Amino acid sequence: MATTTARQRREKARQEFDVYVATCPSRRLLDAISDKWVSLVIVALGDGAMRYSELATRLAGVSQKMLTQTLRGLERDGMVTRTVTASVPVRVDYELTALGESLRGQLALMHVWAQSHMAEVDRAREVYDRAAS
Amino acid sequence: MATTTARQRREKARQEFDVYVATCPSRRLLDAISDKWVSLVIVALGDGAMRYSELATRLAGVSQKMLTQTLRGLERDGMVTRTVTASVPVRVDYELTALGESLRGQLALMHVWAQSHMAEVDRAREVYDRAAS
DNA sequence: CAGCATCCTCAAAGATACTG
DNA sequence: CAGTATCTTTGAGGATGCTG
Repeated sequence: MATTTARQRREKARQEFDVYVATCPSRRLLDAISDKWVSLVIVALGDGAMRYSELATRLAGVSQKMLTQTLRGLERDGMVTRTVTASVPVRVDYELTALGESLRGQLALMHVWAQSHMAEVDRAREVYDRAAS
Repeated sequence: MATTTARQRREKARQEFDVYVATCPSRRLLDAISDKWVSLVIVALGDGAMRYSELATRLAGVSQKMLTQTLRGLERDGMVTRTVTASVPVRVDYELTALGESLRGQLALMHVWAQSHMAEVDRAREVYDRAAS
């Protein structure tokens, strides 16, 4: 036996690693904000509470499905509140919580870093791509 | 005529938005670090230069393809240097550049935020999930 | 040892149609 | 207005085999 040893060992390693990764708070933060629309919604809501339709307009190109999915996720994570006004037609407002505001601050920090370093990344890419030709 | 107006308008909006998103430095930073392995490689290399095989061991579960792809991307972006020692067998070392170290600092900031806020996210999720049942 | 080339799978994102 | 339900698509990521 021990035929699939190498493979099994790798699979086990992968599983253990996945567990580690799944519990690591940083990884979970990264997973949370790396969704295509999450950061955009957070930033948009930084200007204040907003209706579903307003968000859909500001995030031009987002599908209803993705917008709803993103908002549900953020609501679940305690980043936004969802307020339904039972008028006709219905009105739903979304607003950042304190936690959401905090995350927005974190995103702002990343923005600062990006502003001052992405140009250097561009330069590196140019050099790299030129050398490849 | 004007049959697909709504659709075309949406498509145009999406394109414009995509352009905006593609040029936004923050978005590009997010895209860069949200790759599954990028942050893990950066953190691992924080302990000093490392060989390809050492990285493969530390990042248990990463496939050769993804590790190579990730390293190439980081090299292209000027985050790591790749040094080939033409011995037999070959030896390849990877090391963070100053830019890479800077990014590592940024990741460390995110780590701090995650450490102090992810517990709150967990609580929010519990409440949300309980209400849903 | 450190990859590259190829094939394949599956999950996430989008399109579309319908509704309280 | 603010969604839900369903179907389809696409491409990132993994498995595998080969090589300088």
